[in-house]
Amino acid sequence: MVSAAKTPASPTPGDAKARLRLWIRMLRLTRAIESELRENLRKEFAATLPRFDVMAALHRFPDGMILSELSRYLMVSNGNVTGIINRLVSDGLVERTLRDGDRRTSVVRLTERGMRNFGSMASAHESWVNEIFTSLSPGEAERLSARLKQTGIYPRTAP
Amino acid sequence: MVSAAKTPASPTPGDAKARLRLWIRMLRLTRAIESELRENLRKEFAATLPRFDVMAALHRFPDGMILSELSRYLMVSNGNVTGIINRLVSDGLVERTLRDGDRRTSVVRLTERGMRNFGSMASAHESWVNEIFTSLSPGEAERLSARLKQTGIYPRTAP
DNA sequence: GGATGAAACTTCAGGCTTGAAATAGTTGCG
DNA sequence: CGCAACTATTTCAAGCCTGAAGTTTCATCC
Repeated sequence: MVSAAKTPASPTPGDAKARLRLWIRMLRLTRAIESELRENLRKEFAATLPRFDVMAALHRFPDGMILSELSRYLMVSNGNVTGIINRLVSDGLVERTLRDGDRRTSVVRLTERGMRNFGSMASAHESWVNEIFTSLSPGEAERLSARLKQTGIYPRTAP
Repeated sequence: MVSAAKTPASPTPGDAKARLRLWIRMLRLTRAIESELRENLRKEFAATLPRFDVMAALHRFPDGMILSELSRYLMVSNGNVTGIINRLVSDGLVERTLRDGDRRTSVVRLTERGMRNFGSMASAHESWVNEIFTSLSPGEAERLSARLKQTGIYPRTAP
């Protein structure tokens, strides 16, 4: 066994365990929250989380994005984005427009209807999240965000 | 309306934004880490994350679990567990045994081969996680875990 | 101009995931 | 006993997701 007592400075197997516990807690918490948000979206808006994510991205970039920007931003594969966008287009929430310069790409953006639709989902979504995290003060939420930033893997928050 | 200026103690729209930012950061970080772990599992063990999760649960309960215990523990649907278990069984990593008392249920557990297989994956997994979180000291990892516990949604860590 | 390679996108197989519906077994109660 | 309610599980359609393979278009270099 490890001399489980007093070697404060050098890395030990116990360090890995502490980090593993953090990861497992984070994963379970994230899944629980995602599951609640998904259920709410489904019941109140007949929407799904991936659709919401795509629409949120397009709302953030009102001039439109090309598909590969979208897939980089959302950290999902190209083929995945194609499918979600196709469904959103056939529901009239997103439109594709050809670009002058480059015939390989098409720009996607929210339609008028897509914007209204997203608007109502977004405010409900914000209040669900606020509800879920009420037991964390806003200050604590900020501090936690900052801590999570220090983790080496930096998913890009902006384009 | 709310006198949007100087009421430091009562909840304001800004509080919701801080919590939303935390949620978005957490979600993106979790996805980035999941994506790296999935890639590693695929490349080094030809395994997937859901299979790993199921095997981890079964490793934790060596006497076996019935499917509904498993799905509660993993926070996924019943139908989902059925499919994953079927694939693990046909790969010889998990076995189903009938129970005496109740003919509705069957107990699943790791086979000998499943245990060896999981053992090697688990230690690699632990070191990947340790690697990802190196920039967080073990103490900080503990503190973060503790903070995340305060969030109202308590996914059960034990049965 | 033509070859070569890179980029954007689509298609596909295989697996994951959910929620709903169907099946089968168990339990409790009058 | 008979049967209603409950529990455990499976099946299914629809959508999500990845990685790999294929198509079309663009850019570059000779």
